[in-house]
Amino acid sequence: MGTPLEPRDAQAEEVVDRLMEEYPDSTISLRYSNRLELLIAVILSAQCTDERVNKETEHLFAKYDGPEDYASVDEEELAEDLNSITYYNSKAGYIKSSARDIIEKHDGEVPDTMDELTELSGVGRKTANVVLQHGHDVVEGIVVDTHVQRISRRLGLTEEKRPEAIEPDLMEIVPEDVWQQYTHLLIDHGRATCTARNPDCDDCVLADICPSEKGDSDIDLASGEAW
DNA sequence: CTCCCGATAT
DNA sequence: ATATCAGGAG
Repeated sequence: MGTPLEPRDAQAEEVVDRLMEEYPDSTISLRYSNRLELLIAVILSAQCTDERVNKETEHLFAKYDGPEDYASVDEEELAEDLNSITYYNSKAGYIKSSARDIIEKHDGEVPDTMDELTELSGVGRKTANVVLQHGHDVVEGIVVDTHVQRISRRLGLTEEKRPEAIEPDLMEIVPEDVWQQYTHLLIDHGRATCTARNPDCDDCVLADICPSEKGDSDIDLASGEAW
C-alpha cells in the first residue's frame, strides 16, 4: 500500500514519461574521451552552447593531453585557444588552476566527490554533478542548469528560483532512478520546443498539463518569469 | 549583487 | 539591437 501521489509527484512522473517518449535517446551532448576532458568541457559550457564547446574542444583536446599540459601552458595562450567561447579569460584561469590542483592534490586524477570537485576553480554544484554522473557513475543529485531551472518552473514542478533550492525540491518529486534522465530530457525539450524566448507551445507534448501554456491565464506572468 | 563575453537566433 | 547559451567567482 503506497501513499497516494501528491499532485507534484504525479506531474513529475507524467512529464518524464512523455518526454522519454519524445526524446528516447536523450543524453549528454558534450564530447569527451576521458574524465579530464569531461571536466573541461563542462567548465567551458557555462553560458555557452554545447555545439560551440564541441567545436572548440575538438582542437583543444588534440593540442592538450593530460593535466600537465593545461597546468604548464601560458594562461594567455590557453585563453587564445578558447577565444570563441564565452568568458574565455575566466575559463582559461579556471582550467589552469583546476589542472594544477588535480596534479598536486589529487594525484593527477579528477576527484570523485562533491566536496573535492567543488573546491576546484570554476566548478560549482552543477558542473560537479555532471562530472559525478557521467565521469564516475555517481548520481547524488539533479543537475540544474538554465533549461532545468526554466522548464521546471514553467511546468509548476517547483516555485523556487535559485538552482541550489530547486535541486532538493526536485529530488523530492522526481523518482531517483530517473534523476540523470530528467536533466537530459528537459535540456532537449528546452532546445527544441520550450525555448527561453519564444516557446512553441502549439507543438509541445506537455501543453495540456503545463500551467504556463499560452492561452491559460492562471499562472503565466506570475513571479517574474518572462512569459 | 556584478562581472565575465563571443556566437547565434530573433 | 537584444536575448540567450548545460554558471561560477568575487
